[in-house]
Amino acid sequence: MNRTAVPSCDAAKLPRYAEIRRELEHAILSGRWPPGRRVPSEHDLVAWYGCARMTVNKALSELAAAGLIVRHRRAGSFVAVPANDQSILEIHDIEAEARSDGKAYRFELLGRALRKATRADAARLGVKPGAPVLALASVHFVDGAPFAAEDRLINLDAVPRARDIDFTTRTPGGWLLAQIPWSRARHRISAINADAAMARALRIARGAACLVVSRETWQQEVPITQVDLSHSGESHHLVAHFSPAGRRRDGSGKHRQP
Amino acid sequence: MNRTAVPSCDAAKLPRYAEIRRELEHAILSGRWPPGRRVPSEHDLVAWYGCARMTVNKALSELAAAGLIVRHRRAGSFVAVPANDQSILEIHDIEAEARSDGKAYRFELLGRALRKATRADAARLGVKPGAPVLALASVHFVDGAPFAAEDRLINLDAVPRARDIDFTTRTPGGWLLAQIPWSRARHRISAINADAAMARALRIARGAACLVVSRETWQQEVPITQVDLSHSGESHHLVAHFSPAGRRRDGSGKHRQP
DNA sequence: GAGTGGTCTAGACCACTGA
DNA sequence: CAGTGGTCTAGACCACTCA
Repeated sequence: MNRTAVPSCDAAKLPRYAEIRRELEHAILSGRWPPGRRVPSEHDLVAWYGCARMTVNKALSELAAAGLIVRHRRAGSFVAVPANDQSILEIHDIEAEARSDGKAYRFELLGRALRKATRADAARLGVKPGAPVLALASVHFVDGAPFAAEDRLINLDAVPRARDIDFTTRTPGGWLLAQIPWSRARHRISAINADAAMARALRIARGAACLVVSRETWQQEVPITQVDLSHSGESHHLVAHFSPAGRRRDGSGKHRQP
Repeated sequence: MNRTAVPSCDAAKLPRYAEIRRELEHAILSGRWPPGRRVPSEHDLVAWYGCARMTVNKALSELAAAGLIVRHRRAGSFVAVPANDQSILEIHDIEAEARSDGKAYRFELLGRALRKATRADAARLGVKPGAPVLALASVHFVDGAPFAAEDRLINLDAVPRARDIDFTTRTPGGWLLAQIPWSRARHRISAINADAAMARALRIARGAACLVVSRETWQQEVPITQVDLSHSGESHHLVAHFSPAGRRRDGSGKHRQP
């Protein structure tokens, strides 16, 4: 009926279902609908948008496929609790993995600095030099042994509350994850030889191979945090499963047909 | 109408669209429908399966989302050409990346062995000891400098043609990719200190940190190949982009709602 | 022009499960 | 029981593009 209805905001050429998906997505990623919050039922959305149920179903199905919501018959749809950060890549999630294996987990904050972003900070985090950042250095221990060294920057313009959090009791990663739903992350994985400081922190030999996972996280194009996690190479590896083509990524639309 | 129609083979409880998707998927992954081959139109499939167009549309849409087919109005649907192996993880694809950067690429086969799988081979590749395997060792050069050392096993029961291929002119990865559409891959990423042989192959110092990407590839649960790619740590890193939850993976259905 | 996919409709039945 | 999502139907109009 309302083919020409005004689409609430941006006059897009999006199909109806994509428009609906975008609006819900925004409500979720902006934090307006927190994890666990109930999403309106298909029936409600049909009434709200004035379209057929299959249309809202397609929008909701895509959100479910993207992992933003979970759906259950009779119970309804709910904003998903953010997946555990590292498990996305099926990277060993330090704390959760350790605890689920019945191992002891401990976290030690080595340093905390509140500062205006240096040029190096700005490059790492993707903010402008001078922007307020929180720098944290810490070590994760599993069963008493150092497991990973963490070096993190947090964009305080995006997460001002972080300024007042006591990160000696909560891991920055865990806190951020619970606070900020992220919409995009980039991992860079590399190998380095441990320098003196890292060797000391991880209690390994100088020069031992370390696996470094650098992660930048964004919420709607705003940088949230950047973290370097360095693991002793011999005690750690990352695992990832894939199917052909996976998700289409931004710059990789390489489809062709003859 | 034919709610009870016989589903061609396995008496599954799958919904109709999933059944259709599975059949098409099998035709593609088995190689029966080679890349570029035209997929029957929605109209044809509606006639064939005797269901509504939306149902086959859902099956085809999922295949397109999974990257197995590409679809174009008027032109029809086609089996996708297999995506470039490594670009899946946005790993630097050695040859393609080098060439697209205008750099020289060269490949050198160091060793080739046809043998019955040893116990170690069997564990690496996931076949039974004694199964025929082809072992290949090689080095990839970019701009004249060694870029990665490759150590590969190929399951000859799955890819008998590999026995007769001259891998001094074609890279095993490139050949396999063109031959065998894969349905699943697992990457293991770790860091090691270069041993003497690797230091020699990559022309780096003994003990230098190396990034090792181990990849196992399956076609419908049949192991195809296993490869260890070792890169000099300082010259290489992997990059991966993610959105929340990404694709649901086999063992990671950790969704919960309150 | 005609065939294709992209989207949408206005219904329908069913399975599941919380109240 | 009643509400929810999962699936399906039998149509429809449109945009695109090849012949």
